[in-house]
Amino acid sequence: MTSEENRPRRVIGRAGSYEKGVARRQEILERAAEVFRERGADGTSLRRIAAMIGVSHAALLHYFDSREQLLVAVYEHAESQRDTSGEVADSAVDVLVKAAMINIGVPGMVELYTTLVASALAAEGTPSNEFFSHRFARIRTELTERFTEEQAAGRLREDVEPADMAALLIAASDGLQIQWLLEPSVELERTLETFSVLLAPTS
Amino acid sequence: MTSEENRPRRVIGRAGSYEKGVARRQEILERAAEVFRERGADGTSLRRIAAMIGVSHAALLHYFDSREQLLVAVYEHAESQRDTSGEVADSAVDVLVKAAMINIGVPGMVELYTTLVASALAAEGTPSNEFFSHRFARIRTELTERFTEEQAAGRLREDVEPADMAALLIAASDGLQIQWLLEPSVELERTLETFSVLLAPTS
DNA sequence: GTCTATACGAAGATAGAC
DNA sequence: GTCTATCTTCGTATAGAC
Repeated sequence: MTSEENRPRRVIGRAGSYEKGVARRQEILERAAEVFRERGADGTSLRRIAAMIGVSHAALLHYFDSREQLLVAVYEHAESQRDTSGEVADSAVDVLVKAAMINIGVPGMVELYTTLVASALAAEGTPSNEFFSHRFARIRTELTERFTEEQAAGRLREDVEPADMAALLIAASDGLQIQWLLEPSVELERTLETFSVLLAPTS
Repeated sequence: MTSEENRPRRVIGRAGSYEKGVARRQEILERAAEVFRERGADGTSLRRIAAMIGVSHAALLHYFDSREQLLVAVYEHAESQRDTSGEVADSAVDVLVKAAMINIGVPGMVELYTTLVASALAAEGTPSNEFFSHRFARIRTELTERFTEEQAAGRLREDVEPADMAALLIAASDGLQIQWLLEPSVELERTLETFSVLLAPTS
């Protein structure tokens, strides 16, 4: 639920190096994202997405091996779009807070995320498993580096492990978004920001 | 993913006040839980569970209104069993750490939990939505009370909101269990316990 | 109350024609 | 590259036996 980098993208699904295929692929991802925004990840079948684009559901499977792969691609695409790729000046906590606030503003995003994480837990080697294993690992690494720097700069307390705090912060952000969706009285932003207080150096 | 109380249980699904029905209902829940342990929440259709018990899949719908309701009941049943209902002496953090460690030891449990949370996000009024909304609210309340007590006793720093910390701790526990399943090198226990350090009074 | 049999519609996936 | 047709499995609903 956080940042994506702007290096050459690893494409999920068939390459589709030809112009029409590439354009079609983009269109599918964007129309599919629309369907999710309006109807959630549940009522969103291949057939429904296909109907909304005006093709048969089999056509979608020409670009993606399976429904799951399409869902992962949609999530990745949506995430990569809405992300100014993290002002370097911000603290680790601030980066996550901003990402979370944007995230809960997009209807269906947390639901899609949670759905895919659930299927990632089901079996190894599946598209969602591969994607989220790598995603978690990458974000943990990024945050660990930030925390390590902050510790060196005296902006983070010394008695915690940067790697542990990275995993903890991601977990807290993910979990709080879910709780907020189920009960908006949960103070997502304030709570996440409290993390800064907890992590402040013990002077 | 935490504690359940031992008050008279609210039964999900039909009451089944007759002896045979009650026993059957129990058997269904336990056999269904087995299927989840072995095959995960994905390949687990009503028909498969029914076949494993030796009944028709329609029979399951005599006890539960829908597949989703059955899943919720299975989760609730499994959770209520493995839970000595939280040594009162423990700190709030310790309670969650213990629950989390037990949880990740049961195959399929986190997957079932995450699957149901995902469907809880999909629509209001569904069985999973009702269950998890109440569950989160209940656990937050329990933890908030504990934190408030700890603050009064001088065992918790003063500059945080007990209610915020309750939501944060639950979120961290849920999220870390997921990350641990995808990457066991994530130090679930140590990381969660670090929370105690973060929350210690600023002396 | 408990359960089987059966039917329906929707879903993901595949094969093969164009 | 896209379609139609088809297969299998699924959740759900109903009718009716015991």
